[in-house]
Amino acid sequence: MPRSDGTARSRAVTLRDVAQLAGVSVATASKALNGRADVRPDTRVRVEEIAARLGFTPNTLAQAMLAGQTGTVGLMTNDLVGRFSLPILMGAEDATGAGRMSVLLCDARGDAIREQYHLRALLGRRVDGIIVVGSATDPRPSLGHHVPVPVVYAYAPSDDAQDASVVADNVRAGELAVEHLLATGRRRIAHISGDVAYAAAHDRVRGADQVLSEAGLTRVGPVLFGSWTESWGRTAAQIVLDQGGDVDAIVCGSDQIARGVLDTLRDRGVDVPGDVAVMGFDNWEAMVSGSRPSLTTVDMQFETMGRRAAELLFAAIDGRPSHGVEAIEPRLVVRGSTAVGV
Amino acid sequence: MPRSDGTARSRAVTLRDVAQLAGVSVATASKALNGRADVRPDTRVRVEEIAARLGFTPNTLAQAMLAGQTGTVGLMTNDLVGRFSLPILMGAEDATGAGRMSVLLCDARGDAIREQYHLRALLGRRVDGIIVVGSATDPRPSLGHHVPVPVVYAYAPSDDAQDASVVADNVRAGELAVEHLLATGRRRIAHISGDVAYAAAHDRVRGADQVLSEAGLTRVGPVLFGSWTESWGRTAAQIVLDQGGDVDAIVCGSDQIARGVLDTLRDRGVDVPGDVAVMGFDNWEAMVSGSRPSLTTVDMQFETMGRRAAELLFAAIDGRPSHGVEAIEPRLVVRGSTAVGV
DNA sequence: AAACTCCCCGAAAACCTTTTCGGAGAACGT
DNA sequence: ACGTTCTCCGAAAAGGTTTTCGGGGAGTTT
Repeated sequence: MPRSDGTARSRAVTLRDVAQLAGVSVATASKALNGRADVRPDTRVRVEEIAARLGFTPNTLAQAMLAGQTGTVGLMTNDLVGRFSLPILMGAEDATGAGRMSVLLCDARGDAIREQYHLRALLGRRVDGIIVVGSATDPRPSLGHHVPVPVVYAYAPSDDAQDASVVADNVRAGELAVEHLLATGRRRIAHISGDVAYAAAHDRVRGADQVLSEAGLTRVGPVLFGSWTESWGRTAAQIVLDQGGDVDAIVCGSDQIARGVLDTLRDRGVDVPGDVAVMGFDNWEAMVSGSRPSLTTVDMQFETMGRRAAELLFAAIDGRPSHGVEAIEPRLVVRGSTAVGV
Repeated sequence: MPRSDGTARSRAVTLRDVAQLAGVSVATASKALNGRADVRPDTRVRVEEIAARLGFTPNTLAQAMLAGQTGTVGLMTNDLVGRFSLPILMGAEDATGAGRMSVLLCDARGDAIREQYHLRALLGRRVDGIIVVGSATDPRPSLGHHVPVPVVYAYAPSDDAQDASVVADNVRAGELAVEHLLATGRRRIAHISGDVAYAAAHDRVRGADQVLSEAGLTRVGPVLFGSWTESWGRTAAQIVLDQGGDVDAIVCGSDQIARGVLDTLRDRGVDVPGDVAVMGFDNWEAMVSGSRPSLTTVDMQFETMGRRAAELLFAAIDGRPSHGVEAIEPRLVVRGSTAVGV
């Protein structure tokens, strides 16, 4: 097989090649390269030199067959295009990379058939474990217990309580948002949410309302559900203003919605944060930093989620499995849209 | 090792297990399952049934060691967080998934040391080929010719002409933008670009200016370089308006910049697209669909780029290597910000 | 009945590495 | 000189699968 430089692509250099050239057996070569005892110093350096010269790279596959561990984990996502899979994937890649694990990536695109197909592919490659990243925060069907390796679910929890899942704490995120608004002196708070079909939307509302009622307050007007778009944010903000409730803060279901809300407020001559404070969720860099004013938001810590999922997976591989759902603590990020005097 | 359901995690079921239970040799079992000849029909179904019952999954690693092909490609990215790696990765994943290839993902984060480390890891796993996704459109150092498997570079071309690279055609994108503006009757066109350090910015300017001069026109004012942000777009638009050049169209270096430009035009009471047409590049969904009006842009076809890179890699693996840089044709996406009468 | 053909199956090698165990040779003590 | 202890190295097996080749048995022909 020709190489890009025109020379024939030779098969990969093997330990046998090294041993032969060094005039020793493969066993000795192996011991020399792995720092085992029972090798004379000069023999060791000779082998090492030849290995380096030949560019010898041990065949991980062969090692894996011996060890019964491949040092590989499967990462099955269902929504690569979405904004959420990526940071999770980064966190997981980060955690695995540090521990000399490799990541086999596959995207099922929310299709159960494809998921089954990829699952078999991963198992065929003898992955040591699998992380499944869902496409929404709603529980998703478990892969089942017949899977012979540990599985950790991220973002979307498994519907089986025996499985281990890592999710975003949307209730807590809602709490953080309202706690912050109250702390900055807001009292008349409206809530513009996203798609009514998403559990995340309801969880955030629940957390927000909870803190409100603990403070002896009630939300201004009903929660407005729509879609996760700027356009909906603009429309909903008009509704809020037109119902004339004398609002001094608006919690928005996402940064995108918040952007739309800011647009309408600006058009109507409402000062942010002077007259009304606005908050989003997600801490989507491009959204929050580009807005006028910059947007206070709650970061759901997806990267931490991915790292945590990887940690739980490693623990399970190591014989210490976990069960149930673990929530990641979100983080408040204060910017101009709520900061009085900025 | 305990399983999530409490039972001991047994080692994976092997072909020998199947053969034993079926009362045949492993050789026969292999032939039966792989549809080879020389197996009596009833023997074949018996083996198949037992394999299914045991949930037998052939060990791809063992197969790979025989075949010398692992059916795995490495995908080395340098900027997972960026917007560009992801669609490329999707396209590549898409292309490989269809051909029963698996993707080993690793992120070098632009660090040469980490890149070297991951390269060794990939080679140790005997990947059949590697796709390297750069973090900018500027040429990047080649992995070198000592790599024993084919390599294809995506987004950022290799600095070695012998390597195969797939890149975005930013010059053509600039041409498309101005061609469209001219076709819709614009004549006085300004250009607000992004970070002056990026080759992509200059390429787009070159394409745009080229078409302008072919039409006997010249750009209005100098190209304004700044950063790839909305904030810069707002600032630059003020500059353009203040220099009073009677502009009827603004080409923006990215969708984000275009968003900022739209903001300023709106503040100044300039009608888009009535008075001034605005265009961006990238077709970043969240940016173009949320803007008022929706944003005409040029899609760089990153997903196609990823797919194409995978195709070239497969061809190279197959003994048909390619050399040099291949550019992906961008695609004009017309929306409200340039559409007269919308 | 002997020879031949055909169908099915199993033994063994190959892929590459690691580990165990035993053996060869040298150095040492008596 | 002989036995003992070390030091260093190699043979072999293991891991799971595929492929080749040879052999055994049954059926068919002369």
